[in-house]
Amino acid sequence: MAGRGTNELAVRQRRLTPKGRATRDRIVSVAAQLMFEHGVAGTSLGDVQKAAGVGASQVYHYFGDKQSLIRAVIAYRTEAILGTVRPHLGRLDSMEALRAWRDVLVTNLRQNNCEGGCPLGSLVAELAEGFPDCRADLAGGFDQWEAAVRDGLEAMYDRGDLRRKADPGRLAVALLAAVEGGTLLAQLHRDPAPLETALDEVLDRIEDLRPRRAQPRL
Amino acid sequence: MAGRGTNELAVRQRRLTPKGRATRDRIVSVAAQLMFEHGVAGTSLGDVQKAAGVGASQVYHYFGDKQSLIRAVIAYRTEAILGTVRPHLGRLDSMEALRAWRDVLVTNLRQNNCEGGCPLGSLVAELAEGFPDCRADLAGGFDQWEAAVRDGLEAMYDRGDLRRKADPGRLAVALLAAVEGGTLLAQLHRDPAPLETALDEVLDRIEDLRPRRAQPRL
DNA sequence: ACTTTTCTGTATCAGCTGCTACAGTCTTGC
DNA sequence: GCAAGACTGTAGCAGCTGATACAGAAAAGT
Repeated sequence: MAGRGTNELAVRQRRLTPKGRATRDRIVSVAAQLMFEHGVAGTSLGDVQKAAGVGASQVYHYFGDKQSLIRAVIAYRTEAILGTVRPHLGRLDSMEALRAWRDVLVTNLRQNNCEGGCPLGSLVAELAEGFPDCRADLAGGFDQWEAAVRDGLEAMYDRGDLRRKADPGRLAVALLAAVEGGTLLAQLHRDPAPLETALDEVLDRIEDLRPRRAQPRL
Repeated sequence: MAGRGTNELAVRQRRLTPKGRATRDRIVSVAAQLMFEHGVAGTSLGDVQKAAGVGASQVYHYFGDKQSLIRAVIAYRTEAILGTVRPHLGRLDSMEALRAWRDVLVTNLRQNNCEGGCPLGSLVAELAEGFPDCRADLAGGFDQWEAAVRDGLEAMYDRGDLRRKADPGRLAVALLAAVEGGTLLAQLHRDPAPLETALDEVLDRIEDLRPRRAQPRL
């Protein structure tokens, strides 16, 4: 949609041999991991080549540019995030599902020893200025993420689990902000507590927005 | 306190001539601005030298290292943030003060066209991995920021403006997370709305935590 | 006055970065 | 089978980066 600057020729291969696709995927996966661990700026293409066991020519065969590789990593991370939020927990259309989602986020962060922060969010601060195309990609990814969360809240709203004055769209934004801000603080302090707190406070607010007369449960 | 790794010799000058201090301050200020606009990785020492109108030797005279300069920038940004939150608005010990603070944050962001994000928070994602000393500095800065916010909320709590079940410490963390997460989303979308929404939702929650019978005002 | 220290300008370096050229090998399609 | 094209290995380059060396100018201390 918005300005795909780099040469489409090198990025959109005519055909991809199974072997070729495997190599391409390996490069993206390795690059994503390295950029998560050491940041984008801290990851050189040489590092990627070494870790993926490929030569320089391969990287430039599948991605014409370093920016193209970064954008592939963004797409990779976006897909992973959406895969976590969408089918894994069903839809986020109940307090139980929201709390379970919270636990997944906290557990993921803890498994990484609170290093690296949010796989998608940490890219924003590093790429938003100076990489406009990447910023657009990231914005698209976050839009989808936000939409997935909003869908669940709207389902709750339509079902009558939220008061009329509640605004699912605004709550979704607040929830996403809590995820990103909480993760940033957790990464900073190497302690998942800030993420837990930030999420719980927003979730408590959502819970307080349930109708006064509790819904009868099945 | 925690491991000041770099050589103290070059950082802590014996004495600083007025002229020297002016030059040093100019380097820090210019570096902070450039790093805010283009990111830390996107700001070379050559850029700083050119923009500050100094030679290479000056930078290494006042800062032995690029990391030392970065840490000076962190201290500079921390002081600026605390200066904004502490005396400028009095203390954040009322809903009015909190709402006014919200407006200041939004206005600041809008004045930058939502570019650069949070002057302190954007450094976290870029420096947390690979620059442990910088991460420690940033953690200290955020601790002070959090403490300032918590102080205001505790004052409200002690005054009876918040219910017993409210936890000022947790609310302060949630508020800070909303600032950082909201700013990140605003930077991403080049639109201050996410920050407004994230902050308002948390502030609404705080407002809902006031005692049921409204306090009489002076 | 004059020694010491701080401050500044210029030149330069070694190392890494992204990127390219080119030749060679493996697969595919027919 | 056999071209065409996809895939891979090696070598190397131009540009920038952080960092250093060194000598001269300015100021401070006494």
